[in-house]
Amino acid sequence: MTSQDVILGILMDGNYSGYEIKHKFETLFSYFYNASYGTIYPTLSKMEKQGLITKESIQQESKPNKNVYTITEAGREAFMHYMESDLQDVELKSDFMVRLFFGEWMEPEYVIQWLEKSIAKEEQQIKKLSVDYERWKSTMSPTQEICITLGIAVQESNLRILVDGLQKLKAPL
Amino acid sequence: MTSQDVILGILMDGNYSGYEIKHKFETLFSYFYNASYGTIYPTLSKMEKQGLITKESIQQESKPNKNVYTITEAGREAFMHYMESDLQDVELKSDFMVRLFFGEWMEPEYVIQWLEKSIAKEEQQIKKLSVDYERWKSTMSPTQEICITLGIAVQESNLRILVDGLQKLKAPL
DNA sequence: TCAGGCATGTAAGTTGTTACATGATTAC
DNA sequence: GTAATCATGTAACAACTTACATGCCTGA
Repeated sequence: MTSQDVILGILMDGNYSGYEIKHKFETLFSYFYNASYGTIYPTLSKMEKQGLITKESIQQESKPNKNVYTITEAGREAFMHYMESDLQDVELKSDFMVRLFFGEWMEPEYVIQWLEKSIAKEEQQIKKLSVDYERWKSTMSPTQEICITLGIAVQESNLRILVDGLQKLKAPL
Repeated sequence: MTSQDVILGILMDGNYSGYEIKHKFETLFSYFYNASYGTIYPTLSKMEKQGLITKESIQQESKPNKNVYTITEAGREAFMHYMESDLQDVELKSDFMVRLFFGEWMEPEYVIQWLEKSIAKEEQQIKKLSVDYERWKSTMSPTQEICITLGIAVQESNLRILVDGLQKLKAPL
């Protein structure tokens, strides 16, 4: 799975600009995928050259013009090819867990601070995902709804585990 | 957080070879970090040149020689510098969640298959982590134990959520 | 007037993976 | 005999991030 596969998927049910794709990454996808503009724009150019998508420049009033991309038949085929390929493992790198693992070298206040920050982050993410869910619920496919509710459930359980962990850490102090 | 930071952390409480470091990544670290030999060996060379670690060649009977690395004072400083830097966000890319999000374009059997595979993977990971935990428990620092128990708790709750999700998906069939 | 949203793009650099190359030993 | 474990390393390539560059419009 590369950014190209995800972009193809997004263009499967509508035409979007690079800016709008980035917005999707930051809201609905935030829990399981992300890519920067430095990936999105060059990838869109490459995909256009390969004939997977076509570009249309849209004039807007009181806003900059935008390039809206439409998936082609070749693009749909490439997307289906990805969807039929073998499922890849999750890629996860958690700075928090790495630091916790090496926590013995630091004062306990550091460890507590890392936990508190992770908890705050998780709470913020849950709020954001819930708001996004309410906002787009009506236009989402059943699997998209499952995806978001799964994401919220995972984050809520992560939060509970972190809060428990923090309490246990603070107990002996 | 780069592989260098994690390798420094590993060398903080003992001397290890590249092969042994990879082994740690595949067992205790498997839930929150990983790196290939193609990263580990060049990184160790680079770190030696920078004076963060020193190399010692160990002769072994009926096994190939190994290069065991020891952290230097400069290495310890670099490690502490990392530990005192700002906490970075989790990096997560889930092929499973991406596919689930786009599941509307596939036959339901595919979605069910992805869920089943993810469940199997999760179960296998929990088993592996539990075995590793039992095996190294006695030599682990308190924060290392917290780290592993947190990891197991997160994976067990993820598993429950996936199993629930699968049942709900199968229900209308 | 100034921050934030809208909008696109490039260049340099970082980081990492995969595949290749090698080879002895051990347990089944 | 054959698969797994132990052990190190490189080269080619892939993928992505960060920082830079630009500029208009809107609302507080």
